[in-house]
Amino acid sequence: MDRELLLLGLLRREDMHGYQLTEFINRNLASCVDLKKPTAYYLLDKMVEAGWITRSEEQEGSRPPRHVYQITAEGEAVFQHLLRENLSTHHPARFTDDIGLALLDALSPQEAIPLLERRRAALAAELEQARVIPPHSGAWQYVIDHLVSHLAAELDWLENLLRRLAEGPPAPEG
Amino acid sequence: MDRELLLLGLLRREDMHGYQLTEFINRNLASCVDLKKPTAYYLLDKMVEAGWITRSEEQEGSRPPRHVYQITAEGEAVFQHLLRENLSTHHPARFTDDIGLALLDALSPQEAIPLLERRRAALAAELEQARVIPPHSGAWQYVIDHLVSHLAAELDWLENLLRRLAEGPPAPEG
DNA sequence: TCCTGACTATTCAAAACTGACTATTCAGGG
DNA sequence: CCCTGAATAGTCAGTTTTGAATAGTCAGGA
Repeated sequence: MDRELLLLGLLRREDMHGYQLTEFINRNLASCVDLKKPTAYYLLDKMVEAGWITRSEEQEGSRPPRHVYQITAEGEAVFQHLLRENLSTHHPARFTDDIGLALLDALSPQEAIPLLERRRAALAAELEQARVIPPHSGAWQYVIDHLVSHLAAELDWLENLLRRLAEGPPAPEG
Repeated sequence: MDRELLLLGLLRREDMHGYQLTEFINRNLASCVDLKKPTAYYLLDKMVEAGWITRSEEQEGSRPPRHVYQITAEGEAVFQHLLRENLSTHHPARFTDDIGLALLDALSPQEAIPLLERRRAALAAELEQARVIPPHSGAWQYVIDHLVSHLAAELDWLENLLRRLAEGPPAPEG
């Protein structure tokens, strides 16, 4: 329900059409949400069916008509509910992408270290970039801060891992 | 490709059947991978088709026959490739579930604080639990350490946010 | 004026995923 | 011996997601 929450949150600020919604999200919130265009249209359709939003055609000049969405009273109620639920619960993060770490023992440290070095470089670059993002106004900033703090933690952890690997294999000593 | 990598990584240690694979993953790696049973069978089917693994029937006593999977030479090559790729690239984490943060300005601090307090409590509990997990042997430990470091960062960040909210709204001063 | 590449806006067929279900074995109590 | 609940093992119908395609507009250059 998190993407629905986001779409409702944007539509309650102002009416928007589908393309505008996805562009906005992918430009401003790419760091925390990945919402493909077809998925957005799919969700919007479902929300129309559920009565949370309505769709109307907007003709502008000679352009093909666009579908503009607006939130309903019921949608606003759902938004209020979803937002409270979302804020009050902790969603355990999943790190599926990092599963390679569990299989690290398939490689020797000599092989693993250069690979992880490359990862460290990419991560450091992303962190630097995230820190440079100009301070947005209001709540957007929370999302960036949040991201930055996780990237920093990841970098710390990775550097620590590299140190441990360099020091030698975790031989079971007795 | 991350779940394929994991399945290959397990199968190259020993032959396993479908149920065994999903149980193992859900018991030991639930903190970083969410792999539903039907998805696992789906992926295994595809990997058989691709020639990465083979399937054979195993009859044991009066039990219904089980499908046992074993990795092929091609599968081992794919594993080696995927592991190197996975380790060497940084996969930007997504925090879709935390999207409520971007919409925090829909609530007054007075309303938001108790909600976030509940989240803080749940998060702190999970962190404590993760820290208590008995040290696994070998590489499994990396996955736990990784999780712990992110949970700790999340808690820090959340407590910082709560402090900022309590101090007052981020009024634009000039 | 016609062409090209970029942007706007959406759709669709195919792929991927999951909730709910089926079916069997086994251990223990009555 | 029969019943029940838990564990094992897997399947399937329906939902969700996505890569790729469609189709129009617009700006600028040749």
